[in-house]
Amino acid sequence: MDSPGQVLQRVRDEARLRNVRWTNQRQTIVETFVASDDHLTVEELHRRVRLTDPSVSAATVYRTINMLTEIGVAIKRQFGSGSATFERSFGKGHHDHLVCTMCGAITEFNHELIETLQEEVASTHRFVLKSHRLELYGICALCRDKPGSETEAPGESPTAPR
Amino acid sequence: MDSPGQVLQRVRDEARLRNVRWTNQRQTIVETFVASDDHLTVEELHRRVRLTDPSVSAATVYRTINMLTEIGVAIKRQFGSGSATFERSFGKGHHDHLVCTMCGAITEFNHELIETLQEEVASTHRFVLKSHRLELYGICALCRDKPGSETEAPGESPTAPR
DNA sequence: ATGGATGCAAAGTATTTGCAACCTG
DNA sequence: CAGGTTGCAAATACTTTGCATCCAT
Repeated sequence: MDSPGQVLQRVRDEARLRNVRWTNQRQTIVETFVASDDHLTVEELHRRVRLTDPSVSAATVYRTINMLTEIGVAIKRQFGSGSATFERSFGKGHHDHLVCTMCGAITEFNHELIETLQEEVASTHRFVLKSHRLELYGICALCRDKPGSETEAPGESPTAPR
Repeated sequence: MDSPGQVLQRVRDEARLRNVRWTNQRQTIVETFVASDDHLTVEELHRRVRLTDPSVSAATVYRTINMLTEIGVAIKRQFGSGSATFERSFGKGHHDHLVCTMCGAITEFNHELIETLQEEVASTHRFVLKSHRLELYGICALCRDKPGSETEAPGESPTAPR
């Protein structure tokens, strides 16, 4: 559980270790990313980065966010179809997601028992569990009460409910 | 829970209902699909269809499988990154998946309690649950014992294990 | 015959990569 | 100054779509 400042330091240390250079665009991108508190697409991150430095290209944002994912500072998620989103991993424990299919809002949750039961399922099938993906799709509290907006944003056709 | 024959009939009925014509390529694609017992990509389905009719194009396979998904005969899945896969939905109850990241094997499972707990999580967040996606990624029993093959096929970076 | 379906190629997305110019260490 | 990095455009991978032709009804 480290602070944004510590994360920046950690990334710079990783950079030095790997013989990776610390450019202005990397500084801007990493700063922008660690300051963000949501799940962002590369496009959105790129937009925010350009507020500071308009010359940064999308390719560089892709290259940098991929590097952050590799060193464990960012986590890549793919909700429904469409673009991948990235969230910072520091200051957050493991969690799964609730995704609103109307407004796209993402809520994080963690359920100990579900985690345990997943392990159980894996071992029943003599499977060495490495990771998992659990996403609940539905209508969030706000959209449920709002009558108008029938936008039906993300979702693609996950497991149908029973 | 209907037989392949009944499914074919159902699709033809849907077709008539929607003013959709029953072409030779549709006959071939639907027959091939309902006869399949696994999770196939469009590419693989196309390959199998061409064994019967080499003139069928990929575009038509895409159009047809999308139609089957719309009418609920097929279920679209997206494991890890890469191409979507489709599985028949008849003759199968709801289930989630175990995916081997080495050989790509897919095992289906169903866990009542996990389903219930998901409902619980959703209602805790005042969320109307519509669907969910649960995938467990790891090494299957066969690959675990096999020492060589380090292919690390699909997977992209789902929720890290704890 | 007539409007939906097909094959083909072109267009779309989302993301990666080759390359020459550029900048960090 | 050497080699990693950048922006740009081109290349990928997967899927959809426009269009002239074709064919089921």
